[in-house]
Amino acid sequence: MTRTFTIRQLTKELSVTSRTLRHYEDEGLLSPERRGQARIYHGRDRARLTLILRGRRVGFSLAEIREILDLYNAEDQGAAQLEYSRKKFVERIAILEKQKKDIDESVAELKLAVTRADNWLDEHKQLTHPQPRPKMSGYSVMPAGE
Amino acid sequence: MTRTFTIRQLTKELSVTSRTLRHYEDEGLLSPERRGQARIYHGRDRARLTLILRGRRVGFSLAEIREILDLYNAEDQGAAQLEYSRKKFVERIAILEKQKKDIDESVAELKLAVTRADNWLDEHKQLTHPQPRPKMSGYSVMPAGE
DNA sequence: TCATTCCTTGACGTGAACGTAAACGGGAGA
DNA sequence: TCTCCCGTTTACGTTCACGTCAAGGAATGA
Repeated sequence: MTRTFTIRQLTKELSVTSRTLRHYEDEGLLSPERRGQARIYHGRDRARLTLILRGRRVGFSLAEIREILDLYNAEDQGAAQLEYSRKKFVERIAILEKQKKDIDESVAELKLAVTRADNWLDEHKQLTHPQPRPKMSGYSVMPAGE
Repeated sequence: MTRTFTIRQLTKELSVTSRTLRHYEDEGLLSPERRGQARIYHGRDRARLTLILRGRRVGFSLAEIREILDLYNAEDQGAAQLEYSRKKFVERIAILEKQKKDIDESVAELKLAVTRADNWLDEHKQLTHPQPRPKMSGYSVMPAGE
């Protein structure tokens, strides 16, 4: 069950443009098989692509993503290389954890704003909006300690 | 105790360049007081700036950050505007939560890679590295279940 | 007074990540 | 055979977030 994909299939499935896929190929992030000129993407290409897209969503540059992928697919290298990879991975993890903290703080701030908006709207409701707004669930004020 | 800051102070404190601060001003994200030509940043400018920088770290564009800040500092507007702001905030929260999931998945993957590296290194240790690597704490394999 | 330092306003440059034609090939169906 | 449709390469264009001069003003210390 070694499925293959055309470029069009992948673009639709993962909501990217073909230009983007070719760009990633130019950057060395993908290297699909060629049937003549046409690209044939295999399961592992698709897997790599989802990793790339997720990396992009969490704010990595293509260069960073490429580095990670390169380190990832280099289990055949010596102990020195592997130790280096390990170090890089740990660094990345630290960066991501920091980013999570930033996100938590942003979320806390936004939830606070939502709560404030709710309070204001409750106070000043002059029956402008007879429909009850969906009661906020989980938007309690939690001081962003630390 | 209404402290003020010169541009240089802020750049050092928050590790940004003056060009960046002026750029944010051009983009309408900051509007420090002017003493003659010179900029004088107040506490609220500093606060806005930290919000901007955090927004940047979590991947927002300057346009998105500006929108949020604009909605934020608009409690004086009518109920309609406030409801709109609330909606936007809730949307942003959803985006951030999604991003957190992406980060969690990336972290899980990286931790897995670290563990695999550790295992490989333990297996193949030919006394190439007599020093024991710091034992991984918290890098257990946790299936990235949904 | 002079040099240094910090600040200012332009304004052009840059790197990343694609977008957007333009021009061509190849197979499939009418 | 003709026309779509999908795919390809080449190459210039664009947006964002600043970087990097250039040229000048104001204050400060020697």
